[in-house]
Amino acid sequence: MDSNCMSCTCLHDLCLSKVPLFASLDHANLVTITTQMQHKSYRKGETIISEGSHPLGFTVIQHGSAKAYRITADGREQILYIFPTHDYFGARFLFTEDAVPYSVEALEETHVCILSKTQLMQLLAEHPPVALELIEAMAHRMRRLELVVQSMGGRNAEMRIASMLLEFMDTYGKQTDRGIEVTLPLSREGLANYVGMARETLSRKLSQLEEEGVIAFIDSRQMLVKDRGMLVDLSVLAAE
Amino acid sequence: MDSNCMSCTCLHDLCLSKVPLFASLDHANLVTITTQMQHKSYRKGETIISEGSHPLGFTVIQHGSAKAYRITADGREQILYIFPTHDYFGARFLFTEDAVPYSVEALEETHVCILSKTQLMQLLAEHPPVALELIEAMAHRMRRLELVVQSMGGRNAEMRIASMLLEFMDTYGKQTDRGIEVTLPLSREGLANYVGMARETLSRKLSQLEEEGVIAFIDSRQMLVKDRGMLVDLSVLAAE
DNA sequence: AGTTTACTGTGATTCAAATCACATGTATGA
DNA sequence: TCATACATGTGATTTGAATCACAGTAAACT
Repeated sequence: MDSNCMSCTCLHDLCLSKVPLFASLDHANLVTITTQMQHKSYRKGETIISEGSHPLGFTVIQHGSAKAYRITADGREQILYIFPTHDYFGARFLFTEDAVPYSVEALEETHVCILSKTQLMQLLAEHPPVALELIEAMAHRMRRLELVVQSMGGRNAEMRIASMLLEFMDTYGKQTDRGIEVTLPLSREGLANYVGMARETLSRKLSQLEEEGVIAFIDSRQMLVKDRGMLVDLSVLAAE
Repeated sequence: MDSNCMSCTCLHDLCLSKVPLFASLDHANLVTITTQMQHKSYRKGETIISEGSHPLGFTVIQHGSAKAYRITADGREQILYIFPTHDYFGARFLFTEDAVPYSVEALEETHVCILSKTQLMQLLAEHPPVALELIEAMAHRMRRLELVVQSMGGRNAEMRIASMLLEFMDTYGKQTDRGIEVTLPLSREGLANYVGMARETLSRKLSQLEEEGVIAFIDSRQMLVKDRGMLVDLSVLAAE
């Protein structure tokens, strides 16, 4: 299970300094906050928070990654967010309901740092610039959700997939000599649950995109984007 | 077209006092801000902001209502938000991009009050409680977007419709002697564009729900919810 | 009031994606 | 190293929703 790790590298590395949200804080403040935080580790597949439970608090992913998902009435797993290293979650539902609206599960060995609700509120009250940063961060997350709603409202599977690939390209893409290389954060099953379609359909459409020369796979998790323009045209970003 | 209306009732009514976001401000501050704001009127069907244009600023709906939508590549209109009276929009995209990501159109005769980006920023910096209120408001909007993503990810049309009806019930529902009466904010075509499906499918499913005794229509815009529990079971909120 | 225009319901048909079924491939762990 | 479970691709079939087509109805305009 999860365990407190006071001997972890959080303080030494000052993990929070890599989180844009806290960019406006000076070193002394960061140290203070880091010591206040609770630190936990999870193995791949372990649950960080369960839907319906009491919120842990504002949680920063110091190392590793996680997915936020919900099991729907028809038994499907709908993935809402992927949180990469240095991303965070929990701010949103500290401000709304008591119960956590979705589960979060570690996708790999993952270390998190948790700030309690009271501590976060105090931080926001004492450091107004952090509140503005949080607003900006939430604005970006809303922007993404709005795009997802648009792509999910679309009729064809191709649009959803193209939009997803563009999103992952922005988050995980690296420019290499062979083109933009993207490490997909999820299995095919996971990708399908992210865009809300059957695994088989996703698989077929990805093969199709590869045949058309839009993308190329190095292996099942490593992808090259050959024709970004075509992806944009297929995606929800395309103008009418 | 739109026109400035300095003679409108904004100052007298102090429209902003009805907006929860500004609950923490005292009367004097509200008056100051109201005078700073730009006031405009739109007739039904008129565009308040166009996708791709420069943001107007933080916009409060003093009277009337509006829809935010985007035309997708396949020519469909995807509705993202419905803004009822005393709701507001524009905070989100003031913090992200330069261009407005969707169009907003008045659904009826509508009066709006606009605060420019600089004015909003100044307000947030000078009145930290307003920033916290804004975070809370954004959290609620994110919560709704997350629910929409979940329902859009679902396979069947019924789930999307049930989720939409519950949402409208919360926003527009009034307890009457005959049950919970809901005035739908959109035509059938609009509802279909809101949940991302064909008008015909929506129409058929609504008739079906009426036959099953879950809802009842007084006229095409007035609806009674007879069995809220059944709607919840059909919706995205249902536990697995 | 009468005409035009937009809105709505319903059947018939088509079609894209889900589901079913299974073979192959790839990790994972005893 | 092998065995077991998990991941992936691909064909065949089914199905739910989109599309097409049209009639009836309500609303808006002159």
